[in-house]
Amino acid sequence: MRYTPQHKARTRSKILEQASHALRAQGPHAVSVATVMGEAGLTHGGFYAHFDSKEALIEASVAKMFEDSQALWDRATQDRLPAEGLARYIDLYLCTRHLGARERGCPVAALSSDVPRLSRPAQVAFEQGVRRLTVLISQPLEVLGWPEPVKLASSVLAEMVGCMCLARLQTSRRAALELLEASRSSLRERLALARMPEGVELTMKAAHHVPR
Amino acid sequence: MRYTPQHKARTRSKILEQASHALRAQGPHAVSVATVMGEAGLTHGGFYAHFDSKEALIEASVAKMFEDSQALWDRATQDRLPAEGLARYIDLYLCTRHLGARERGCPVAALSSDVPRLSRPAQVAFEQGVRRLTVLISQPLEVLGWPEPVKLASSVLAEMVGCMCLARLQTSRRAALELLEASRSSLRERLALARMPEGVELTMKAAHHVPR
DNA sequence: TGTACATCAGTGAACGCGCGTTCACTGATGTAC
DNA sequence: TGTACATCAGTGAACGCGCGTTCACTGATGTAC
Repeated sequence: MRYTPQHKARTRSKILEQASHALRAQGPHAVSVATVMGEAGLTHGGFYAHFDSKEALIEASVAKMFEDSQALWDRATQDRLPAEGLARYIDLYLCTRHLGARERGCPVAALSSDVPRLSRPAQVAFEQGVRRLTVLISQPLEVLGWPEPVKLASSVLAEMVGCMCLARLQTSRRAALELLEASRSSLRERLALARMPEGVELTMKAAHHVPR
Repeated sequence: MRYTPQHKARTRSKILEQASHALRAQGPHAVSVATVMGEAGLTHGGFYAHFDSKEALIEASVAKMFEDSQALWDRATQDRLPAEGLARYIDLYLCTRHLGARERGCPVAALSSDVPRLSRPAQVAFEQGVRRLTVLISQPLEVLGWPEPVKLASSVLAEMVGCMCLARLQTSRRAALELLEASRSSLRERLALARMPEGVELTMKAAHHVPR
């Protein structure tokens, strides 16, 4: 079977996508090359035509996850005023959808405790992803006149990540939703963002997209 | 070899301690029964005289970790006024020592992303530990007159946990320390806690204990 | 236009390895007589 | 007091299994002639 020139690249990105999901859902150790390949519709032997090793796959996956993270930010904030965009991003992050979508959600919340155990290149990719996200969050904060916007953005991201981790380890859904609400309202208050009107989730189509 | 009546219990708790360290350092998947037993000065075969399975070991370890977490709280807050004790706890949590002591530090920061992949009993033990910690934090907040102290405590714990996760994935120490400082000062401001005097770390002996 | 060959993404059996778990055994000590 | 036995925490070889990785092979298609 000979393929079109783009075929191999397309297969590679299919593997990457499955890997980035499986990684977040099951963790670096539990995810197997064979499973990832199987879910990409291939057999395990072909893997090494695309990646040098499982480690290299993880490194590439991390980079991909943060590209998707950035895309969520763009979707939440584009064509919006700073305060509105930031509030929207926080609401999209701390929402019910994201709670259940570990395999498609924020890489930091899904893999935080795995990072220090990953290869150095994977750690660096992670760190850079976090850095870029922090800078993105700091931009509206700066426009809004906050002093030390990057420092504040770090603190905001910390609460968002920590909140999602805590919410996801709840066995009761009600408790998880309460945690999300606690941090949503705490962040809105801290950042002096307008409170969303009641029932807003019903009218906000984008809130129903799965965050990536 | 016949042993004293307490001997077996002592061996068991030695295994538990090593397991709770290895778990936080390497994660549930990477930690092996043989290694844990080896570090407790035993061979792997004897493991099943103490625990039914690796899963049971993990469940017991989680419970132990949170007992140690509570002990840190007690050490930080006893014989102190509410605001002072809480500020001290936050400083002990978001300190340099804790940053590097993953294997002895907060179980949530060390294992957050592993929890959803653990057995149900381990998840429940984790959840209860988090709940107890949240209630502890809410107590001084209530005394200080904050409305909805448990909700606020959740938000505070979220920021602490998230901050430690973010700090630990930094490859640069300087960046990590900046993140810790960002959340320390953000939390002090949010909670209207007094700012510690400069150079306070040098005079506070307890800050140099390894948080557990 | 027709034929022989090269290409190369993907296949699937095989490998070595480390893991969790099992089990027959050890051997120092308490106990029964 | 002395002796035979029971106890049981701990030992270490062995097991089955799933993993990451390797490699000889496949076979549809582009290319050279």
